Amino acid sequence: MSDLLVRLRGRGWRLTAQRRVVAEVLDGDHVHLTADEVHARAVQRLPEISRATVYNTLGELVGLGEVMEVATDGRARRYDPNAHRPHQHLVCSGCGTIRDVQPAGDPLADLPAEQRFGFAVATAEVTYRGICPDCA
Amino acid sequence: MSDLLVRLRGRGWRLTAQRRVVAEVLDGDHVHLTADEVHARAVQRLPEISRATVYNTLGELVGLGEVMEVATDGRARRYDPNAHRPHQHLVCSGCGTIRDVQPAGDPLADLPAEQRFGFAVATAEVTYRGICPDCA
DNA sequence: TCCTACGATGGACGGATTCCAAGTCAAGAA
DNA sequence: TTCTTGACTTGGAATCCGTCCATCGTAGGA
Repeated sequence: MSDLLVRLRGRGWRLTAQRRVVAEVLDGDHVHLTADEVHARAVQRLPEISRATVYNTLGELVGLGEVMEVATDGRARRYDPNAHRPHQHLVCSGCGTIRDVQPAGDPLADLPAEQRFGFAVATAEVTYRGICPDCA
Repeated sequence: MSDLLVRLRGRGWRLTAQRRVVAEVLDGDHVHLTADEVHARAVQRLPEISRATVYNTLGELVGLGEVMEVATDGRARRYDPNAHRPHQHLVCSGCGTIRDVQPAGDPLADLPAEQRFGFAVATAEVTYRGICPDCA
């Protein structure tokens, strides 16, 4: 994730302790934290960091394409640092665990022209739902 | 949608003016209203109807499988009366308009076994995003 | 027509997110 | 190194979405 900080600086980001901590917290695979969870972990490293800053930073990272927003339920949004490799999500209906998955083929290709209603279609997000081994 | 009311009565539903109005408001194709929008339209026909009743009724319709809940963004849930024909959604990134679409093939089939992590996968929801003709 | 259990009401509540005015500080200039 | 300034952070208020609850009303069977 240190590449990220370098990349952000290259884009004119002011490198603050708060932003560094948020970026560190989001490091890893299959990470899908809510803003509150990011804040809770950030506070461990930087006790004064405010929730507003966490929201601001997450929003900026999303705007820059460095982090994906995931809305798998009607509740809190989750943030996924795995934004550079295309992937979809598999969600457990029991416990809510999320895994990154890579389906075969391109879901975009499955939408025929006559089903596009003149839209310029850019992306396809797939959410698979099922029961995970722990909940079964 | 009159079938719906008949069906619901068959399931032991008490048929109140409020429930009838909510069902009427949800009639049509490509309808994806938020609970608040449903309430606003219901009030036109039945001024005393409360938000709580709209939420209750929508929740019941979802539980009965007569209406689908759609979460295309991290904001308000939307309610889709087209629950009996399987379909996916195409969302305009500009104005938020939603169309029901039917991709070719079954998205579930695209998830290979080794990408299922032991989950019993049951459903796949696809959200296509792009720019609609009006916003282009 | 009467009863009563189910449904409706609206106001309080709670979680998630955004907004805002005031204070702070990273980083380039001197 | 110090200065300067505009970008960043802060915390609390505000907003939006949804749920809960005690009370009142009524659909539909007896």
